[in-house]
Amino acid sequence: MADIDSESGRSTPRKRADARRNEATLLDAAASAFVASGVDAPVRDIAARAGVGVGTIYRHFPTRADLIVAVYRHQVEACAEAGPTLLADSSTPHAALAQWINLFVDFLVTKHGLAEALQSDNAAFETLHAYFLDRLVPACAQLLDAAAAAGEIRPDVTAFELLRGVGNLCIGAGEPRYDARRMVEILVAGLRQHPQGTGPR
Amino acid sequence: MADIDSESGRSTPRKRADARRNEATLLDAAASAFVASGVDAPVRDIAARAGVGVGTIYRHFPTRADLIVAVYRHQVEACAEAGPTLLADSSTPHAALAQWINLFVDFLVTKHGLAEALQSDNAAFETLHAYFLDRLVPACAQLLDAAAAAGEIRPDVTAFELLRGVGNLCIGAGEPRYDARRMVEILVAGLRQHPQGTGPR
DNA sequence: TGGCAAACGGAACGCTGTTCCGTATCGTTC
DNA sequence: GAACGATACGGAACAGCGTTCCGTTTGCCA
Repeated sequence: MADIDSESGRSTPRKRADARRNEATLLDAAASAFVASGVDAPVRDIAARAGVGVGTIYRHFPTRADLIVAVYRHQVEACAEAGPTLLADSSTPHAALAQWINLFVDFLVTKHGLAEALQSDNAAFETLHAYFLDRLVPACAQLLDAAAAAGEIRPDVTAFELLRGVGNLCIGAGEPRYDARRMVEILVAGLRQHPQGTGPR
Repeated sequence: MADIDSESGRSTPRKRADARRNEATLLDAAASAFVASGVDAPVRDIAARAGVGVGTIYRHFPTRADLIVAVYRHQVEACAEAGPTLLADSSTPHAALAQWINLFVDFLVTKHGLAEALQSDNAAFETLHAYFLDRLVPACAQLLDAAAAAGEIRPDVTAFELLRGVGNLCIGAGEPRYDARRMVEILVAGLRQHPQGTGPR
């Protein structure tokens, strides 16, 4: 853990030049392999694209999850950080929540196989799981809590559950007769609590 | 008449006794392997449980989907046939739809890995896909159409889409913090169209 | 320039699904 | 009941995957 250099680099003696070069090359290769074959692209393919041996991949990214996280880190961060902004700018918390979920869905839907990987119980994806939850659950929870506090949605759904449900609905997006976005829209609509009798005070 | 063979058996010259015995043994073995390791249980495991060679499995069930369909056929049929009954017995079409979906979810949730397999784009599962859709889409469509005709739900969702969405939400059921049944409940709630001029928006 | 730690490459291993063919068994016919 | 052809069986063999491991190369610093 915490051995990401290029930043503080305090006690870490800085990696060798070829190692840093290879890491960058691998990220590019992985990104293009993911686009071409999904996030399950064979390790050998990625290695070949990068012009390195498979051992080099495992040295830099011990599990596939590490590689996926590294490739998509920026986008996940952006999604997480969009939460507070949306909450501040939207007319209602529920609108902010819906917009934020749209961001998340747009991200997932364009990454072939990522939604599947996110729900996989394969041990290789544990880190992926952990990272996504770590970054996105708090963001989602903030929006969810705000909407619940405003009485707009039923209060018994956790951010974890909602993210997982949305992620699940994104599996198979891109197939002809299945519109993941609409399904998520319906799920979010189902969250609403219609004020009748016991309304927000 | 006097059709000893349980199959249609018209031009088919009836299989050898050992073949029929092995097929039954394999179904049992597969069923128990599926319970123990999910529907992805290794072919060799199933063969070992049945006490046969792997070749025998492939002769009887050319693809994994064929085996899965054979194991769960009865339950899928029961689910499909429950549709009209529920529609006749329930107070509203939407109630019938909700109950029917509950049946489907109960079925899926208790089959380790089945929901995942159903959404897999792996060619080996194409038959599985086809069978489930063939049996369940019409049943679902009947309920969906009735509810739509009654104005209870939004009319722009297809049975295919709904089934797929529900199936997706069942992925990962059984994990500690994710309640697939509740997510499906929310999705079904989101289907409702509230008769008061301005729907949820 | 010498030396060594870091990094590399890819052969090798284990676990999958899948195919293939020599062998065994069944059912029929004489 | 013996013989024979068709059917079915078993498991070795192959291919594709992830993962490990170690002999070799390379960058860095003294």
